[in-house]
Amino acid sequence: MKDSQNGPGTSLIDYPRPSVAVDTAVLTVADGSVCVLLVRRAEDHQHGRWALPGTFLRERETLADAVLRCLREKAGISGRVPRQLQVFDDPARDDRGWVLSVAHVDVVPLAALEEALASDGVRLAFVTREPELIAGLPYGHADIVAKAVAWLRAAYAEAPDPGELLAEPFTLKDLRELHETVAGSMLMRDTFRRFMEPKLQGTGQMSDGTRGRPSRLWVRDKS
Amino acid sequence: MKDSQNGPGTSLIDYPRPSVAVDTAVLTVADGSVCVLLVRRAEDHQHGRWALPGTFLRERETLADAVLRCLREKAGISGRVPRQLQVFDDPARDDRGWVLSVAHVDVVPLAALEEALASDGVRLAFVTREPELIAGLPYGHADIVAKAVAWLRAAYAEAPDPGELLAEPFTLKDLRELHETVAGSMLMRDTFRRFMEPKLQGTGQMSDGTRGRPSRLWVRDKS
DNA sequence: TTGATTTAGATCATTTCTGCGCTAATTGCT
DNA sequence: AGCAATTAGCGCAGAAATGATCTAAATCAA
Repeated sequence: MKDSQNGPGTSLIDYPRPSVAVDTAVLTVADGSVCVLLVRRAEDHQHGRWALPGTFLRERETLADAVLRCLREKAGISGRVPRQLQVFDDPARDDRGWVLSVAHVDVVPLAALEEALASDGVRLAFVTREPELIAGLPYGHADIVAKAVAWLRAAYAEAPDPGELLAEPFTLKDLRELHETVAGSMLMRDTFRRFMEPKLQGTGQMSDGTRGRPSRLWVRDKS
Repeated sequence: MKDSQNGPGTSLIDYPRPSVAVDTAVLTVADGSVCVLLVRRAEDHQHGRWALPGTFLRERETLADAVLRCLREKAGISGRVPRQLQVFDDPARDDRGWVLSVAHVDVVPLAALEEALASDGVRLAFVTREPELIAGLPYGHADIVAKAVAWLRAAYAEAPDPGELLAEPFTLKDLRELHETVAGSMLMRDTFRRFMEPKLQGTGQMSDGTRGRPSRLWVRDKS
């Protein structure tokens, strides 16, 4: 790859360089709905508005590291596995200059967010129940949320709780309700069971203390 | 998104910035195999080696524009619809400095490459038949090729010839042979027909001059 | 204690899908 | 002209998946 005509011995790369930012949609499930984490902007630019947590890349920092640092610094949470979604490159996207933003998604269980949510600089937004809030986010963050949710749906259609939102062990009913929340629609009980059971690892245990007949308990397949 | 503590009135963004490059895997089908376009590096760095065409981003240029410019300048071809695959951010990936590379894929029919292939600075590599050539590409380009081919396979499993490789009109047999090449395996004739027919638009015409019984001719659905 | 309610897990009939095989239509060879 | 080879398109039987039904096992309310 790389440039066209650089003089002999050119080791530094003297081309114009964009600022590179990472923006992250932290998704979780709360109250039977998919939620995204927002932070109130502490910076001068768009000060006080709710937005996705984001930061500029530091020297030689990898994108995943920048995402995790940003979540720690701006939201006070510890990220899990940031995944790239897309690079947004609209030159007019940010009026401060030429900025490329690499959108990411990360899935974090609600329990790991509770502490951070005590701060009034951090909140959750219900993705489907608060469409106007999401649509009003600055910097085209609404597109990122949409991409993130689409990614989440695709991931949950493939495997049992790939975001590790459920505490182990769990019943197939727990798992199905989570997947229904993510999918936004009812899932057929038998079809779901037939698809997921072979992808799970059974513990010998049964649920109890719950209403109705006890159910087998499962954990995500570690293999 | 964006930085943490910038002084009042800061409109320029004074953080360290990486060089940003785009690298593109131009895929096509030739000789019944999936191929990727390589160019001989004209630059000092890795001079003369085969590599994917790539370039550094110019001021305020979008990624797609950079890809199309790069294909025009380095390979002498006109790209179609560049799609982002992934950002490669390994700090040690390029020994010239801190470089982020945004990998892209574009699908171009062989006919649109023939002219460029006359040059000895441009060639095709058979993705499956020349594994050692692909594996030996510099800058981790082998990973990009792998991602590009995976993307191509996924796209061709969903829709009839999404890369628009076939000249219209075509028969279902033409289409199936193309999809078999991309998939790298035989596809069941009837299953393929049942899946693709509703996604195609029929012309009233029939193929003729060909061996065997004439077949209906189709075009990709424009709706 | 007893019956209503809830949920789990298995069985079963029905629908849907898959892949084989038959017939039709054409070219090319003798 | 006639036969072999090739390909298209459709019908059909077997396979697989689906969604409903039935029974079992527990809690909760009276």
